Amino acid sequence: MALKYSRQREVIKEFLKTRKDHPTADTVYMNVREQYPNISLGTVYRNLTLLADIGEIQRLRVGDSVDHFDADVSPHYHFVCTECGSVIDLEMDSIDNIIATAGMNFDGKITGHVTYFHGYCGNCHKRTLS
Amino acid sequence: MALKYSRQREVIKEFLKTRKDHPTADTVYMNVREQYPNISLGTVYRNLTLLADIGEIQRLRVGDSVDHFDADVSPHYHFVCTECGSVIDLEMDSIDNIIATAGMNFDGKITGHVTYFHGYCGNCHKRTLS
DNA sequence: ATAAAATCAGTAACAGTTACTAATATCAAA
DNA sequence: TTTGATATTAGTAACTGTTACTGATTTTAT
Repeated sequence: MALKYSRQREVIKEFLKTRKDHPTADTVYMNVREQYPNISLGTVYRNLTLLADIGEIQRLRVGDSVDHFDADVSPHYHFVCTECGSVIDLEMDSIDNIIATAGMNFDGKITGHVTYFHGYCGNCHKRTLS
Repeated sequence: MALKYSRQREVIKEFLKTRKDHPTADTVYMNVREQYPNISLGTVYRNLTLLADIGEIQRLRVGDSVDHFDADVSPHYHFVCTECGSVIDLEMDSIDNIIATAGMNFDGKITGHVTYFHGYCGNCHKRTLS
């Protein structure tokens, strides 16, 4: 199962790099199709999964029952707007120390955590004030 | 849309109270069916959603693409075992202060966060050591 | 060039969940 | 205590996001 080059995989990865809004598989499909009209949705799913497995992209699960994908694999946190559903990068200090807090009274081994924040994004916040 | 009593809803809620392992809708269905043989899976889903909406139970999304449900609506955190998939309550201090950390450089309004931890549960940890 | 194997497009299947329907249960008011 | 409006139900069909299967096509080492 050595990896072979695939134009489709490359296009998918390149597209993801141009986006900071963490698109879903379907969004990737619709956009990539403009450059590559007869790509298959299955190919998009397969390659997103593969890329995530080898660590070149990140799969995001933010509770809306759709997977989002992120070309930025550096550790960072996300915000999800409860109004418009947009997923936004947060610039914040690491909170990895919460793992220690969580492990205090736990008899297993905690290796990581998933955290995302929610509320009103900048736009929706402004809108609800007016 | 005033709420009317429903035996089925009551049974579902009571069953959930007896469990600390955060069962899925399907698990609820299979168990409740023993006391209430011809309850419908749709009824289970509808009532779990309703109970969650009115705040009597909690819907848990821990990244395994299946919803879990918890009769304990007090704020607390969960651990998910990457080996066996079990979902376990954590006894730990509040980490709500991370909201302030997250809001430092954010122009919207953060109202809450979702956090769960993962790793090896007590049993699986022991097993991997031997 | 060849050939083994990874990848593909297209499509069917799958899992979890939600929506629809006609029948039934609840419950306030007569 | 009947009535009647309406919430709820069982059963099932439909929907959504995702994965698996197929035979055809690409890639790539030899």
